[in-house]
Amino acid sequence: MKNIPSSTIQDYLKHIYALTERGGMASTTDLAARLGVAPASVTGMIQRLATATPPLVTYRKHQGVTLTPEGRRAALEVIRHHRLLETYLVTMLGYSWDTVHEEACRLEHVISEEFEARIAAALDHPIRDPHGEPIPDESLEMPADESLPLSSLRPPQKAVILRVQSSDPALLRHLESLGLVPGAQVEAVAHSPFDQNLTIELRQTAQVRHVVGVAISSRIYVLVQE
Amino acid sequence: MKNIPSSTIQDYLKHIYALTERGGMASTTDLAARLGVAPASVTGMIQRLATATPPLVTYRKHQGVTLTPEGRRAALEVIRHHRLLETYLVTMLGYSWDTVHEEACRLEHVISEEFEARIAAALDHPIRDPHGEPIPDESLEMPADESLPLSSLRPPQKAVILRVQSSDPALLRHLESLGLVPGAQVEAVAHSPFDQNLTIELRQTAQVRHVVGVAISSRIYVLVQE
DNA sequence: ACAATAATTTAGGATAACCTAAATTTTATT
DNA sequence: AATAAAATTTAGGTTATCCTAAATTATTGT
Repeated sequence: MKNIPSSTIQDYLKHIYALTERGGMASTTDLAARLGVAPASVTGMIQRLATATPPLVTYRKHQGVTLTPEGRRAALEVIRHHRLLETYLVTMLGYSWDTVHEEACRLEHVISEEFEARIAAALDHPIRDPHGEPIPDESLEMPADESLPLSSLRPPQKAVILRVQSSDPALLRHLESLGLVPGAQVEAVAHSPFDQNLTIELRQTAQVRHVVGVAISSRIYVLVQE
Repeated sequence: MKNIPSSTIQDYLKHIYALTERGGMASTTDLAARLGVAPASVTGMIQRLATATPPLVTYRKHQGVTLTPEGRRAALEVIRHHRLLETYLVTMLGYSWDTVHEEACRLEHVISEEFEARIAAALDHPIRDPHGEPIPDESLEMPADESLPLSSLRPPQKAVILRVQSSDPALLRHLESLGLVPGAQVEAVAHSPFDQNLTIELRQTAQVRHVVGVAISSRIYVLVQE
């Protein structure tokens, strides 16, 4: 019953989860791009996952894939490992938030349930990782997340940054230098309907303004206030 | 130049190091037994390692293998990972000494040099792991070890246990229950030349005596006193 | 309805790491 | 020198994972 999926399969499931998190199906091309393999390889793997026992994905040709309950469980297990590890690396070992992803990606596949439990306890059972991503609890229940993309914020709305969805070290360092990190308070002061640029003003840090494009604003999730 | 060897190769090198640590060569059968594979598989792998660029082992048919300087470096790198990890798991995460081996065996192949450096620093650069095994330093220099097997102790010699060479959880738990752990002071009080049984008396712990066979005494290394 | 895009199939390969059984060769023992 | 033990070779096979190019099919947008 409890076959442990290979690291590669775990990666597939992780990415399918990310692509279907807010509903819908994951497409072959999107998956191929994320995984850095050819679309044909994705089709092949998806067919294996769909015909495995138990099936880990639901697959309809040309429609894309979603996770079955079993696939979802396996995905959440890896995601929990990954996010706990990132949190541990930053909190206990002094890593910076832009360097943890790679390390966590390698460790997530090999740590035991005991290791998971011990670092969770050492961190006092955190519910968000250093990027603000929610961490599923021991029974793989994902904490509620009401956040919306910053790109949907319009003047004069105010919001708090909840999560930053990126594993690119360069982007993360850039965001940090701008002060766009979880917890930061922002207010939309202008929006350009042509290029979708959004001008935001940071609270706290003495009225700093930034103009951000969709490449950035769509990766930052915020909690709109009042 | 710096091809990172696969996990399997790292395991081979680790075991060749252990078998040749005190001189001599490692035999195909011994390696096969340690690795849990068929002798034919070992022959095949050894030939690959010997003809790799750079060669990782020196191999003469029917004579066995030793490590080349490059192979030794690679072996010590994994061993440093393994022993630092064991130390970290016990000291920082509350693992018991009999459960760390398995976890360290999986992690040792995937941690980065940064991770290695950070846990080494967090532990204040330890030179022995929880079993007393020496940990190579950052430049892979192995600390000197003057220890001798407990099996060579004869009445009325006294000694301190330095290292316990075993990864078997059951044996480790047994030794712990007997008080035969690194730091314990022992005195040989009798030796049977027929079955090689050794009777030892533990200091400190109020005169406890144990009779140990070679299976145990050859795995415990001590520093003989006066 | 048609073209463009996306997805799939087909067919062939590659790599790393193992396995087996049987035959052979080398080395060590008596 | 003969035998036993250890090691090697040979000749097959497996599994998991990935790749390519070319042809085909399905879906979507206009």
